[in-house]
Amino acid sequence: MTSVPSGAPAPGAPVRLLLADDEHLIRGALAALLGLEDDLVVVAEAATGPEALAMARAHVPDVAVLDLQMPGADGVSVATSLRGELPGCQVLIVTSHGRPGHLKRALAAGVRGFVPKTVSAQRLAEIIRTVHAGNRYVDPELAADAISAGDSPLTAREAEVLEFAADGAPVAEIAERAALSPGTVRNYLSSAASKLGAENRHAAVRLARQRGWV
Amino acid sequence: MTSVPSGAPAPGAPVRLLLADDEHLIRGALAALLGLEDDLVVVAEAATGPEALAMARAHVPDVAVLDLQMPGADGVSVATSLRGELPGCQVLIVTSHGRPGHLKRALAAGVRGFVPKTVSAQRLAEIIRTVHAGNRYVDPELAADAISAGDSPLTAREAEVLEFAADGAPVAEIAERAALSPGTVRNYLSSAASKLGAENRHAAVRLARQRGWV
DNA sequence: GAAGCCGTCTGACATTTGTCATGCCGAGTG
DNA sequence: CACTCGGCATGACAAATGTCAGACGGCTTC
Repeated sequence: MTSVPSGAPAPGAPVRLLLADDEHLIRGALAALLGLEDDLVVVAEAATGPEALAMARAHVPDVAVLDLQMPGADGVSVATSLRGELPGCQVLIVTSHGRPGHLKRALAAGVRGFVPKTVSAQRLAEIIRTVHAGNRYVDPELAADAISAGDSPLTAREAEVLEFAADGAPVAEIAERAALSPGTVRNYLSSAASKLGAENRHAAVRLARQRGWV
Repeated sequence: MTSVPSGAPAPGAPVRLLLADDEHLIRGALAALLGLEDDLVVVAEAATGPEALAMARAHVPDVAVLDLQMPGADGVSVATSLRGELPGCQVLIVTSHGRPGHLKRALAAGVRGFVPKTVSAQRLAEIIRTVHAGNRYVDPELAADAISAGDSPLTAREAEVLEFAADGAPVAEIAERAALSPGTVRNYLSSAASKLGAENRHAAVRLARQRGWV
């Protein structure tokens, strides 16, 4: 659907890749498949966020392919760190569950590409070339979701309190953790729920999670 | 750690595999890697539960490698169907999020292998051979989790009501859906929460989900 | 077959939660 | 400056929820 420049890669300079994903099966398989492409070479692999950062520092890849959810630190925070330390390294995020909010945060962190794991390896290779060339690529379906979901209507406090409520804690506990009066907490929860069109705070938490707003 | 019989495969009869996973990236990569093994051949791929079933009927594989979470029908229900229709086909479940309850349900459905996606492709190939030989293989760590989590202490009704409560619906709605009095619903939720050591039903839902009991 | 246990179900009561009216403060606007 | 608007905060009231004691039937156990 999207046009990807299939320009000939510089023969003497293959694109150097960092692969980070906690699922060994996927990471290894991906490394093998991408390695088959003449113009791509996997120079480092990592299974956690911190490991990915360390590997990036050590090997200075051209493109970092990061899973969104990893132990330690997620793809977006790794991308933020990389942005500062290695400006020449482009970041591409790959994810199983594409939530609209994540895409937004990722782009804000300077990520150049965002794709679901439902793409084929062939397609991923093309996208890696696109990103390496300095262009952006965002999966059309995820982009559409993000646009239709829009921005979070929640204020800072509302989001904070909603997050504390995420594990089903009673209001009294939330109030203590947020250093607020119980009444205020109820108010925020109530307003957040009505903004999200939810019946109660628990449904609100579910919706906010779905849209990546917490 | 676990001994896997490395017996020579029958040269003329490679193990015929069905691969089912909704993530194209992983499925394709896996197919490529497993195809490199001399004694394994991927004869069919599927992206959804129903598709996996149809493919299995058409190609009659020796081993079906199924993702636990797929659109349409999950790996366990596919396994149950296969068990009846193709008794000669052994089922191996692969998953990202290993919940204790899932493992138990899978084994009850006649699944012969259960592994997380953190294993290497090499290791997966060995496990496929183990399963094809008629043996079982369960990831030691997942097995330990399952044992420590134990069986669900919830009665049938408690689990049912808890499931209805999963999306944060008010009690009145749950009562209607379950054809019970609101008072009874509250009672079940309360008893389920206390059995799980949760403060309220929402925390109970979280815990039950974590342990794979709903 | 009587006793005891477990799962199912119900209504009454106390607690928690959601809703509302209200006040305070800082930013932007005329 | 005066005004308005939106975010932050609170307490009072009404509704939903959690807790409790108890009734009924099926099952095992002695």
